[in-house]
Order: sequence, then structure tokens, then C-alpha cells
Amino acid sequence: MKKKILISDIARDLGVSVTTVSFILNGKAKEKRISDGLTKRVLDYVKKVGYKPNELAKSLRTGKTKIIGLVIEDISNPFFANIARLIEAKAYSKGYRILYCSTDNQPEKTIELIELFRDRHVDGYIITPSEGVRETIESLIGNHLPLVLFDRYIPGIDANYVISDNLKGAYDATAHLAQRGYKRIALVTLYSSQTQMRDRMNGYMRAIDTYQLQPYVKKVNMEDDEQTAIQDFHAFMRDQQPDAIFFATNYLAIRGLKALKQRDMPMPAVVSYDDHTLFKLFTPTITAVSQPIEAIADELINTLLNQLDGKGKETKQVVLPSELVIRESSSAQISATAN
Amino acid sequence: MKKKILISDIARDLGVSVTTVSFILNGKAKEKRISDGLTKRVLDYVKKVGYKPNELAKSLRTGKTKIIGLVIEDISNPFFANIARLIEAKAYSKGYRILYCSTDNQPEKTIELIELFRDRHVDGYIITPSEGVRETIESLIGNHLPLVLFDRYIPGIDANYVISDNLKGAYDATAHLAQRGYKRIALVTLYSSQTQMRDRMNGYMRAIDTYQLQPYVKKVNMEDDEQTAIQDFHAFMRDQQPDAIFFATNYLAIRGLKALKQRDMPMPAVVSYDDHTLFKLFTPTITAVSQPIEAIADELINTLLNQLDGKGKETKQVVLPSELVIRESSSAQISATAN
DNA sequence: CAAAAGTGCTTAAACGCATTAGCATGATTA
DNA sequence: TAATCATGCTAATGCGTTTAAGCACTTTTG
Repeated sequence: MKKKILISDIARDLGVSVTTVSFILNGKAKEKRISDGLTKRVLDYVKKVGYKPNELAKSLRTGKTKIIGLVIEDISNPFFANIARLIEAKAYSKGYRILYCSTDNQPEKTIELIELFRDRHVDGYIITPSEGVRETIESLIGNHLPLVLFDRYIPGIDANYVISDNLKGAYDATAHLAQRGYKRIALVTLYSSQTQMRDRMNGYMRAIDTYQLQPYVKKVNMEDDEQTAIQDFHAFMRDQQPDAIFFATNYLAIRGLKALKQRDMPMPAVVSYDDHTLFKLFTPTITAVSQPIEAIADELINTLLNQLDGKGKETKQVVLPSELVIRESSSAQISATAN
Repeated sequence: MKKKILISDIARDLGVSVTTVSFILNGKAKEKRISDGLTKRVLDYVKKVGYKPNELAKSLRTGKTKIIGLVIEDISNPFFANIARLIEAKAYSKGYRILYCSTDNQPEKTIELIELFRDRHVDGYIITPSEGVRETIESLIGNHLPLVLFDRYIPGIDANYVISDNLKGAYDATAHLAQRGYKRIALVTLYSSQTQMRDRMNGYMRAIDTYQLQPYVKKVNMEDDEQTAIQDFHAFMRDQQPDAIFFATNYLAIRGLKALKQRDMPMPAVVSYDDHTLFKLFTPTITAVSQPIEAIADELINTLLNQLDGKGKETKQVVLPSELVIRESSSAQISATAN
């Protein structure tokens, strides 16, 4: 176990001061008018002995950690996992690393995690805010900490955010079902007042109004265990007999499909908010409102990097269009044969 | 933006020394014989003003960061994402946080990431090693840094690892297909000499021998773009006409299913190594070798925590059983009707 | 030709905390 | 009564960096 080399070792060995070595290492040789000869000598020696600065000491001194905190609802959800992946790649290429945690959308956990990151002095935050975190977010903004929210925002707070056009996406999905001739179009969503859910609900309602249909809304409690949830869903299907269902998230869709499969019920038409790699492999293939994952990740990391560079004083609020990907599950034919 | 409170502020305000406050904060009040009265007074004041120590300074001084580095092949792969999720939860409850990065199984990236974590002084490592990282891992072990490998190991290195029984899992899957009467059972795997792939190949081969069948092996290059890969796969299907396919990973299975779907070919029987939430929703439902995700995560984090506590001097190598989950995709009936 | 500016470095003070060694007091012991 | 000990705390140092300020020259400038 060879002992760690310090900057002072370099300085001593070369007969110069620590400061000089530090300047050279941080690319300030020219600025600080250090001779080319010495610069080269130091650089060569550093490479030769394989010296690497202690990042902790560096961070303590500079206040920068080159770490971005990613506070995300659930890293095992493909939508979030894919975005995380893209963010990670982009951040990496800019010299930033990602520290992440999943919140399960629980307020206490979210708050705790944000404070944790703050203790660690992360340079910036990318957050999917749960409910009840208004004060925490306000405090970050008050302290001028670089921050971007995504997937949802907090009404009344002037923060950067990147979301998809939930209202239009939900409207399009519902309108599509209506145009295909479905009359009893249900929405399956969460008990949640978060903006993305609220907007999807509004989009659904607007389409229902446009086509003068009756709304059928089933709200699901994510805390329920799977059995309860499935029974609950079966009851809803039995009572309301929808001929089409719009699921407000991908995991609701997956749960719903599972429940439908179990009971071998007449298969309604189905649309899911959020696409999934496997939806195109289902029988029938599943129609989905696909969010522009690359664009979201790009906007997120660019907005954050801008802030980190000191640019971007203005807050930036980005709403990206979602695209309705029409597949078999919402076509009248399939539905007819399935019935 | 209120100024950050320091430990020295607490000390000054209370008229005691920084040392005393530090002792109390670190639970050494009793050990250092500090009076109960003062202890309480300090604790109360700390709570009142909401003081939080600077974790960076703490880490610099103690050499501990309370961070675990998770170097994983691909966080957007559900198998890894789910394990990451479980590890995160367990680590969190023990006061550790997770810093993660995806390697894409590229050696240079893996090495770079490990060194990065080392620079950041993470306390421990959980790694899915790519090929060509032997020296890096040896160096970690040589420096007595707590470390657990998973999903695969590095032959000849005495490191902790947690893997599933790939050989038996692959054998069972193949044997299952053979017992169902399939004669032309193909293996689709990667160009890779990593242990998990090697063992799955060996398991397949052993079953092929047992049932005296002919092997049909298709190796896939993950660097190929999707179109090339699909064409390649179609060619293999055309030439070899397998009646059953065992995919060595979940993403190979997904790619394969996609390719099969595109061409509307006669559907072979299918088994995938690694299960997937959605496999039970497919038509037909997909038979899979399911790895014990919870057990893997538990073993991983426990082994690491033990090392971090200074216990567990002995290296620990855990092989957990995989379970064959039989569904429709490998039943002879379905296959017959699909043909 | 004196003052200003440039040159190529170094000194020393942070950054915020943990920790070792030690010091002053009063109580106990011999 | 002096030596010893327990008590309850503090001074001082170290962790590995960055960086503002400075130093002793030489060169340029007005």
C-alpha cells in the first residue's frame, strides 16, 4: 500500500513552492507568469509519479464539488432511469458526476435527501419534487443554488423547470380514443395534486367535453398493496364498463394490464402516458403518449450547466411536446375482435 | 442568504472550546468525561440554531465519506436498476449514500469511474466489472478498500463477490426446453468472456450434451446498430431454423422478440435469462430464469457493510440460486399453434 | 531618471472540522 | 503535607488544497 503523494511532496522534490505547483496544475501557469520550463518540469514530474489531488481538500477549499444531485422519484422506473442515464452521460462529459437518490415521491424523504445533498455541497440539483417540498425548494433558490425541477413543477415558485406538455398529451390521447368511436373512456390516475397529474386530468376532461362524453375517473392509491389495487380496479371495470382506458402513467398502465390479464375480461382500448420499450412488443401493441426523453435530458442538463457557469440569470421554464404513438391497443378493430 | 454556522460559532456563543463541542457532537461526551449539564446545553443550542457540520471538512479530517460507489453496467437495465434501488434503500438506512455511474461495460470507462470514486474517497465499492479491469480491482484490494463485485467475478482474484448460479440457471432453462420436446435449441449470447456469459454458455452446452442435441449458438455484438443486429438475427433464424431460443440476457431477449415480431416468422419457444416485470404480460407470457434480486442486494450490501465495520476479514463469495419461472413461451402447445 | 509596470516566484492565511496531548482544579491517598 | 488521581475541559496541530498578497528584482514609460 504505497503512501499517497501530496502536492507538498511534488513541491519539495522539485524545490519549488506548493503554490507554484498548484497554479500549474490548475492551468494558471500563464496567468501567473510561471515560466514554460518550470511548467513543463512540474507537469512531467506529476505525470511520472502519478500524483492526483485530493478532491475533498479541493472541494473544501473551493466550495465546488463537481457533483450534481439527482433527486428522482424512482430510479427503477424506466422513464426516470432513461433520463438519468442521459443526464449522467452529458454531465460526465462536462466533468460533473451524479449523486442520486430515489424519493418514492414521499415528502419527508425528498426533503431529507435534498438537505443531505446540501450537506455534501453538491454544485447543483435536478429534482422531481414531491408534494410538500415548497419550503425546501424555496430555501435552495433563496441561497442561489443552481436548480432545475422536472416532470412537474411547483406553482407559484419561480424555478427552472423542464416538463412535457401534459395537458396536450392527455388531450390528444383521449381525443384519439374518442375519434376511434369509443364512448366510455376512463381515466386511471393517482390521488395526487402534483402538476403533471393535474394537467393530465385536465387534458382528459377537456377532450371529454369536446366530444361530449361522460367522464369515468378511477383514482388509485399507490400505497395500496397489489392485491387490493387489482380488486379495486376489477370493481371499477365491472361497475363502469369502460370501453377504453387512458392510464396517466406507465406504471399504472402496467398494473392495469396485469389486472386485465388476470381476469380475462373483455379487453378495452388502452393508451398509456409514457411509452415503454416493451409496449411495441405487446399483443396488442400499446398506444402511448411518448415524452421526448432526449430533449428533456438535454434541456435539464443544459439549463443546469448554464447556471453553474454563472450564465442564465433568468429562470427558464421549458415545456416540451409529447407525441402520441398510435399502436394496435387503441384501434377499433383489435378492440372489436378482443371483445 | 443567512451565513452558515460553524462549530466555532457554537463554541464562542456558549463560552466553551471547539473541542468540547466536537466531542459532544460525535457522541464522545461520556468517553471524554464531559458533564451531563454541558452536554445537554450544547446539544440544545445546536438544535436551536440548526447547526450542521460541514461534511466535506469532516471527511477531509476523518478520511470517511459515508458514500458507497456503485459502478454498474447500465442503470437503465431493469435488472441493475432494481438491484440499485434495493441497495440504495439498505445503504440509506445505515447512513450511507450511493454515488453511481454506468459503465456500458466499457473497460476504459469502468477504470476511469473507479479511479474517480477513489479520488472522491468513497468508503466502499460495489462493482459489475467489465473485462480488462483486473489491475484496477487488484489495486483496490491491495489498498484494503472495501469492495464487492457482482453479477460476475474476475477469475483468480480473491475478491468478495455475489453472483447467481449462472451455470445451473442456463442448464435448467435449456433442459426445460429439451424436455418439452424441442430439438433445435439455440443460444443467443454476447461476444464476451465475462464469467456470467461463460457460465451461461457452459450451462447451455451441458444440457445440450445431456439431451444429445445439436448446439446452435448465435453471438451478438452489442456495438452493432439495431438494424444490423436485427438483420443478422433474421439470417441466423433463416439458416438454422431453431424451434427454441434461450437468450442469455434480458436485453438480448427483448431485442430478439422485437426482431421476431417485425418479421412475423414462425415463433420459436423462448426463454430469457433474467426476468422482467412485463414478461408475464406478453402474449405468450415469457419463460425466464429469474435471479433472486432481493437476496443479491442483501448479500451485496451486508458484505460491504461488514467490511466497512472492520469485520469480515475473510473474503466472501456467494452464489445464489436462480429460479426457472415457466410461462407460456416455452410450452409446446403455444409453439404449435403459433406455428 | 524616478516612478510604474512586469517577472517569476513564495509566504501565509484560509477552508471547517477532528483529535492528541496536556493543563488546571479539586478530591483522594499515603 | 505532599504526591497521586480523577475530573472537565482547552490549545494546538493536522487534513490537502487554493489563493490573496507580497518580494526582490528587471524592464518600460512619461
